Amino acid sequence: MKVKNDRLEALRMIISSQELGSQEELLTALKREGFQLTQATLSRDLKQLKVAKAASMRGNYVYVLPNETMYKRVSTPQSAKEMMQVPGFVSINFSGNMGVIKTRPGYASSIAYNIDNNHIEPILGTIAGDDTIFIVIKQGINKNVVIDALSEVVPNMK
Amino acid sequence: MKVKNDRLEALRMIISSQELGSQEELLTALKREGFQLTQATLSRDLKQLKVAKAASMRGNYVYVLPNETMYKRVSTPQSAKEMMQVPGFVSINFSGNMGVIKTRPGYASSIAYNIDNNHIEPILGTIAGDDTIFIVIKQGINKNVVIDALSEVVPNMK
DNA sequence: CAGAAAATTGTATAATTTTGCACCGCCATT
DNA sequence: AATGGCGGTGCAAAATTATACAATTTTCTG
Repeated sequence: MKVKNDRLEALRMIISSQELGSQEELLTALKREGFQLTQATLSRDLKQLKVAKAASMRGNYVYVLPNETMYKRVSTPQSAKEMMQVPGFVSINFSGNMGVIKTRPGYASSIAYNIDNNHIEPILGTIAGDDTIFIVIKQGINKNVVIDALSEVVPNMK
Repeated sequence: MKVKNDRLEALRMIISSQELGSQEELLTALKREGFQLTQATLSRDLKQLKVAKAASMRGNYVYVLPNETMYKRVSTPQSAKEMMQVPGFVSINFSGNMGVIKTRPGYASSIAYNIDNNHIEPILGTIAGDDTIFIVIKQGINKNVVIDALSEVVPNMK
């Protein structure tokens, strides 16, 4: 089962970092990473991960992670460590206790994922779309504290 | 073009209110509503609406609306009128200039859709997941004003 | 209003994805 | 050591979905 979990993990990585539109392509990507499996198994993996295939802006189909992406995500304690470098950060602005992070298209979910898994203290929760992340901040916290904390996780933040 | 827009609208309705797992089923639902089309056209409609097919909790596949659901949505002026009654509202709470609406699972997108299309004055924008909607409110607006405005669109609000 | 250009759709078919079935390997029990 | 359960897989066929093409309609423009 170690194998399978590694594979699912890799699959998530691939899906969140690339824009692939068919299982054949995903399969190729996985094999390049050293995983050996058939399209049938991949189909099952995708189902398990609840990966969705959706039309993208550019008119083609792309696999997306609805899992960590779409559903409500209140930062509950979980172990988390290694965070890959996620480029894509564009800007951050605040309005009251809300922060709005703009990212390059498609990057919002992976960045939000990082934020969540790092339990940034002053952040209550985040929700991400395709290129926008909303974050709710605790009342009475200085914006700069938040930015400092975020810069630990989000590249190019400062 | 009237026809097509109506159809897309109906399609959104159907997708947000039912759990259908194949285009055949959607097709049946649409025909029941009086629309006449083939699977091919439906496939194109789904692509245009950026509807995604994702694995649901219950182990089957379901169509979901990522369109108005996932992507950034700043309420830009657009004509909008007839808004169906959308049940599913659960609660609303505020923290600073943020509002968090909880809905029954799956209802967030359709409710947020209504909110957006009605250009509720004090609401800058919304973003919806599966059962949660985040809304950002203009600075210095009284919560009750927002609730009153929302009650125009969201059933059971008051 | 004519003619061109763009949009829409059905048909048929290609492409892609899901799934039934059988089998394998790993464990826990007997 | 045999037995039985179970998760994980491949294979191949079934099911589903996307799309090339051609026809038709609608929208634009002059």
